Amino acid sequence: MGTKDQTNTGQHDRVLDELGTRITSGEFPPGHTLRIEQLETRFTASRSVIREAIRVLESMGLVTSRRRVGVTVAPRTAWNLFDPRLIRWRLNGTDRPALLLSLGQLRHGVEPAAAALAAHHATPEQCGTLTGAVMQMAVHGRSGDLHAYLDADILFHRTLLAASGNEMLAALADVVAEVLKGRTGHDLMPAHPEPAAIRWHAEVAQAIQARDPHAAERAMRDIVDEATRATQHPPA
Amino acid sequence: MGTKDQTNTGQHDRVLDELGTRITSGEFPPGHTLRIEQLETRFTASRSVIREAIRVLESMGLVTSRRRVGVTVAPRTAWNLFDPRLIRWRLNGTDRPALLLSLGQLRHGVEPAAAALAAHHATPEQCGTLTGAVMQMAVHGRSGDLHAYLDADILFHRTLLAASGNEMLAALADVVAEVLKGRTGHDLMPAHPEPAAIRWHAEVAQAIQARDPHAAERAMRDIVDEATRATQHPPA
DNA sequence: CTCACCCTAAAGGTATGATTAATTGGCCGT
DNA sequence: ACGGCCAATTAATCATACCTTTAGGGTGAG
Repeated sequence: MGTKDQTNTGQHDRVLDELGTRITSGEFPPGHTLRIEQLETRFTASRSVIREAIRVLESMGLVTSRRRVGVTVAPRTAWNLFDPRLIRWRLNGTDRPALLLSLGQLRHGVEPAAAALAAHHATPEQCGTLTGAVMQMAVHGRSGDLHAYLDADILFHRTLLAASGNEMLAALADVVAEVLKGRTGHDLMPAHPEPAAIRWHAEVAQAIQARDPHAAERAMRDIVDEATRATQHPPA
Repeated sequence: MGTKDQTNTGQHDRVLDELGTRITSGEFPPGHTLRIEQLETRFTASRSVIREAIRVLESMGLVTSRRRVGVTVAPRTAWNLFDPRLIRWRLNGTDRPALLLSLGQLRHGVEPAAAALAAHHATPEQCGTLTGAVMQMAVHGRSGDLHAYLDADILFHRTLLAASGNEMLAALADVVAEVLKGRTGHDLMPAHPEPAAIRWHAEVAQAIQARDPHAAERAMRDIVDEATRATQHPPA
């Protein structure tokens, strides 16, 4: 004891965030080994707290813990890159551009497939949400309100992934949302969004309502490809 | 040695596996709350062990822990479905068919895209590994050694995903491997694998070596579609 | 009768002592 | 002189005692 905590609840989360950030940023490179006693003093926390954080990092594949050796930072190939916490740490770090490219290519594969499935499984409510989101995008795209545009864009993609009826695809909604947010937040968007993008969104919504999987898939592919292209070649 | 060592020396992993299985199987349904003291006696383990397991489950989104109330099982929408451990638990549970369908649809989107990227980025070593894996599949497919066939199949897909040059796609290798293992381990494979599957694998390897993204993508799509179809209509 | 405040105990969170396993280095046998 | 085996050391792992928070009921004033 002795040290007064400035944060009442969340010793564990504090240490976990700190460690995760240090590791993903490269301050603790793969192969480097840490001793838990050293971490106790570094973060002024007890072994329980450190150990629980280490256990979580281990479950993410970030580190491996071996007796008599210490906690070793694992090679990047062992990392569980789909963990939302890990994605957040990396989006705040230096390899943000590379990560956005990787996520764009992932979307290229996933979202058209989800659109095709949604053409089969979407409920009337979901169709309504999709068309509503497109209208919001059109309105705020013309007025230049990028924040409202972003919200509608996120709603559109989240609804579409949920409408696929596939829980794994639906689970990717948070990842896609992070990508969209990252694009707007780092000035990778023009002052007025590409009119073609809005048109493609409308095409997807229409195709899904018309139960046309092929058209939905193709239009969605156009959306994602344009988005990835725009991310790689910023307008500014 | 087919499956990864699950019997690692450690109380922690045992408790984690037990709890994860119970939760995913529905024995502890969402909304149900557990007390740590109760779990201590149930698993004859100490508080630290239980707590560390709980912390890992919490990081997977399976449970939330609140003071004075206990550990509450989270709704399924909060679960981090891409965690390999969670996938393994669910593949051993009752909703295995539905999960295999979801994963098949995911592969349908992801693996063809990875094949197309691999046609651009694959190194000569990776091309060699791919063709080698195909040869192993042909040999063991004819001899009926399903275990060796499985290893070669996993190696093929893992190498292809790595060759895409995209870390997110490469990270899905464990997921795909779990699907393939699950298929063989639960007698969803015929005694001799589909000859067409082996031919398509060979086509993918050839197309990648020839730097033909479109052909690679199409052949890979054939592979995944056949695999999903086969898992939905078991031969037995 | 209702509401607000406080007070208690129940349960998770934290800190530290005890245990076990694995690496290192020295010693003995060949 | 070289290689394998044993023990001493070290750091993770396990166990337990203590602290902090908060749900939920009880009490008193309005």
